[in-house]
Amino acid sequence: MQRPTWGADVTRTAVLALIGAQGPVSRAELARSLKVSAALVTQLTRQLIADNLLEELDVVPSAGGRPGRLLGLTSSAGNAIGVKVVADHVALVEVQIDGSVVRSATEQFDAFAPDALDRLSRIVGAFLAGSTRPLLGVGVGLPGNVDVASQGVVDSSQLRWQQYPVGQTLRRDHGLPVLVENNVNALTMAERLYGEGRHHDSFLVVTLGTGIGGGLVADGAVVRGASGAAGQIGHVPVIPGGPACQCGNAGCLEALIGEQALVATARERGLRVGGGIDDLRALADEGDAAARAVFQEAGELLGRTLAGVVNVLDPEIVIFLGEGLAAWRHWAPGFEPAFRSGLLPQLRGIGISIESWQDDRWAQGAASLVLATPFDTDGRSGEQGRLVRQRLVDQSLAGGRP
Amino acid sequence: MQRPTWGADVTRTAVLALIGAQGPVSRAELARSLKVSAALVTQLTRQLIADNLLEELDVVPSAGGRPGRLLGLTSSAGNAIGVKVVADHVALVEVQIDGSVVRSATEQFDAFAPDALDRLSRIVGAFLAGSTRPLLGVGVGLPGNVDVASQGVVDSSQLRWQQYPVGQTLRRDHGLPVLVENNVNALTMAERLYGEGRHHDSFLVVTLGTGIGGGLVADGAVVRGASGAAGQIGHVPVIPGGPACQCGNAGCLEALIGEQALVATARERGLRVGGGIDDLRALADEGDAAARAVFQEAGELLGRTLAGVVNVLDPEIVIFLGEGLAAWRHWAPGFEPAFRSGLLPQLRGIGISIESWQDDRWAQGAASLVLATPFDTDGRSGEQGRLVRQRLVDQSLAGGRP
DNA sequence: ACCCCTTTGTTTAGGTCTTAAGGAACCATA
DNA sequence: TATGGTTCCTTAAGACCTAAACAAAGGGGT
Repeated sequence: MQRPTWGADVTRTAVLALIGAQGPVSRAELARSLKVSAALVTQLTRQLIADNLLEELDVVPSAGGRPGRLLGLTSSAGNAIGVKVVADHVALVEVQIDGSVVRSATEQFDAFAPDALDRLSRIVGAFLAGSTRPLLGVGVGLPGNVDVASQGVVDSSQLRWQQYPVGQTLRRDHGLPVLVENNVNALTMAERLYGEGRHHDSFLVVTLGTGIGGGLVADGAVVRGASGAAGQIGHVPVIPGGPACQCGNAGCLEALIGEQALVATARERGLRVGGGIDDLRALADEGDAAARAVFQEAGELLGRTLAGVVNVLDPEIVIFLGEGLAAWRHWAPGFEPAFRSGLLPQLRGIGISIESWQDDRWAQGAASLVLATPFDTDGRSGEQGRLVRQRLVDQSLAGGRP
Repeated sequence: MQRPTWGADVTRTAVLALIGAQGPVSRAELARSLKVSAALVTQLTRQLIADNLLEELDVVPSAGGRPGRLLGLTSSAGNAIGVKVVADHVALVEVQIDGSVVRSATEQFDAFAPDALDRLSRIVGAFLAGSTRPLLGVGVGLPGNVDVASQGVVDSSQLRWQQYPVGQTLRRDHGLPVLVENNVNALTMAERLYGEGRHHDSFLVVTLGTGIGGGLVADGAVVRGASGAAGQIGHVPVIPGGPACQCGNAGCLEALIGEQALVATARERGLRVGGGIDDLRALADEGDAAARAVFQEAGELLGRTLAGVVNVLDPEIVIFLGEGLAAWRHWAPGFEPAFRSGLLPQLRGIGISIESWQDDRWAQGAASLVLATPFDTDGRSGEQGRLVRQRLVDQSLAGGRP
């Protein structure tokens, strides 16, 4: 029952992530930022220093009391690969142990092809070959349901995959630990480790892209739900008997304000949006009132629905992510009033964070599966976690002192 | 970060609760039921036996292997008082350490009176005087926001209380530990400990009564949310610009299918429901089609809204509780299809549990605040928890061997 | 009788985290 | 100079939990 959620042992990874993101930091600062006792930081950093992942650096000028000793990353231990799979392409990144991206690529892909899995494996293999550093493992994020991250058997209606042994195949072909997860869960994990979510113990992640996704963090841990499907904000029923949704139901939020729905609405209203959502955004950018109205109405719907979710979950903050944010300024006029007015009065002050979006973010999320794993000592990520750990130790011993 | 949620240490209490509810049980059975390692059960039961709360009984006939030793409650250690406060009355119960109710009472009350708090205290005092057993403490459940259970400062629009020092007052007057919580959270805790929720690690509690309430349990712990307000299912916005709700917003679920709303709707349709919801239910029971339609439509709305919540949270099961369940068979025809059809296909098999309702259930929930507390050794319930613990130890030492 | 199997329960070692208490290093001011 | 206040960090003790190994107590088949 102790921290039974998916989410590995966030704390040690969070130490590395914080140092990676903010540069060298003192132990005291670490304890404050991570909302963890100073004693624990002492213990963890001792281990990390012993493992050659951290090193003591300068002393900080002192601010009234004893000066702190800065801790910095050695960051020579190994990188991780993140893979994002969607229907028509694959994005890959190589990240350092602190979560920063050092290399990325995008490859065409056809998920519907009969040999999709083999092709995916080849694409991953080619990317792996380009790495100059020792690798800890591969994280894969994709739209769909994953049994358990450590196994990696995938069901995805979006990719038309049924019981695809993604994890097994990649492991076999490349001899690296492989962790597979739903893409939004992976992204939520990354957000918790490296993003705005670092500063909050419970938050809601909303992704605006082709679809509408959501991730939940409560008490510091990613909530997977009973069947690993928590967070499906896009499939909250909004309009009874509304347009059909991919999921098989009708009137889901996603069926109303997903990319396709927006474009369809625009087309109905006589707008020229042959090129899809980008055209619609371009029109709105140019000041086209009808285009703006499409976004604004979508914003209202999103705001009202999200208000309900927030009323139920009472998170500290809501974080928006995704490609769709490029048009956020057109959503906002509809979203803000609808959202605030739907919130319970005492929640009305809740913060929202629109994170700037880089396209490799999804893949970075996948990589964080690997980066979170080495420290999951309870084996919640199973055999694959043990392997990642093994590789990490090997390499920090080998690469540390010559 | 270790089990940071509200919710005390469920495990030890759960041991007592299970034994209380199911009678004597072997250690191995405990471990299985509570999904906890056998080693832990050994440790916990050793402590509980040492504390004179449990005792070893007979041996079970054996089923192929070594026979188990049954553990039973001594249940002489002390009782707890649960108090449920609503606008016009107060319900009180005395429960044993296993959660079973031994005594109950209901008193008239006027929460709007200027001296409401003193009167509440007198009511509690009179009930306390009727107890023949040593008491561990008092738990209070009420509709509204509570800062922290251990402090007990209450804001409640429903009771028109602002910053009422409920905990402090009762403590001062009666010299007992007092824990105060939102009523639905308290009920959810009781459900987790003594109800259907024992068997599930994540579930949703929905209360149907004057209002519509909700409680969340994820990974075994009650989710309070960032500001202690999680679970407000009743205030999910459903119809934009709909009828005004107590909370200040418009079109909330509760404003549409709360008791008052149902009665109002019935009245609009010419039904004679002067006596309120009971009349409406009586009509429906008699077969009045219009009355049934009111319930059925409400069921549809509830079903659709709840489907959204379930899609987002992915709980194992949904548990319904509350006075309103008396009319459930009239809700069900509307609820079931709307609920199932709003669920994501893979969640469609989710279980729902309609728990039979006893009116002292709310108060029992409040009492479970106290019963959960003695084992909250990390002091999450603060000073009051320490006091309850103290009393428990004192009495098990004093009352144990004569 | 004997041996193997199953189930129950305990021990041990270990990991994660916390509070409490105190030592270490620096500042300011009397 | 020394005295106290800060801030940083560590030590020590202990709660909660688990996996693994083992001990204990019964079957049943040969």
